[in-house]
Amino acid sequence: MIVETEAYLPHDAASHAFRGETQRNRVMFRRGGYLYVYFTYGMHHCANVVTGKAGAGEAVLIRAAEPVEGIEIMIKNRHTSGQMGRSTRPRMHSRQPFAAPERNLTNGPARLCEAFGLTRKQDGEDLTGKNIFIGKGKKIHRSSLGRSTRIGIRLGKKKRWRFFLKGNPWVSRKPHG
DNA sequence: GGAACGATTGAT
DNA sequence: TCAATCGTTCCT
Repeated sequence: MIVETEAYLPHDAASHAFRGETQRNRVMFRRGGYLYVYFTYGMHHCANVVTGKAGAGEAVLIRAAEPVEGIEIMIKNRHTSGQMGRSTRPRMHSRQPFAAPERNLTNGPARLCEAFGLTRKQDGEDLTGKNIFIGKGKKIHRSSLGRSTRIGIRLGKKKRWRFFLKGNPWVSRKPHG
């Protein structure tokens, strides 16, 4: 269940599409309904849903999700692909209580991709098909929808285009602005 | 060809 | 707060 997203709109300086179409971001310029996955920091992937009309260059970053099914697979994916560090594993000699193991599975855009096994191989996947898709959600009350500035960007800091489910434990971090 | 950087994460 | 790590972009 998706619990946190960020919008990247046309003419948005923070967007990969801002400087026009390139080989990396070409999927962003298709019509809405495709998956855009990019590779960053030399080790992470992030997944987006393309949302605009053809040529617009618009997408929504999926920043976090609450695991509903397939948790064992997610744990396996997180442990077998590269970046999984010691800190997320239970530590024998730690006196600190550690979070439930599924808590760090999908509470961030790169962790989510690792858990779901999304890489550049899935870039351009048709989300209206049967392989990868987003199911119908449940209705939420307006009051449980949070909004803030986006995270980790240099430009476009003032745009409050991050949306999340208030109080959900898988939201990647506290709202900033 | 080469430098600079990044929609992050995990360790210190 | 800082390093990891490499594809992409942009400049020469």
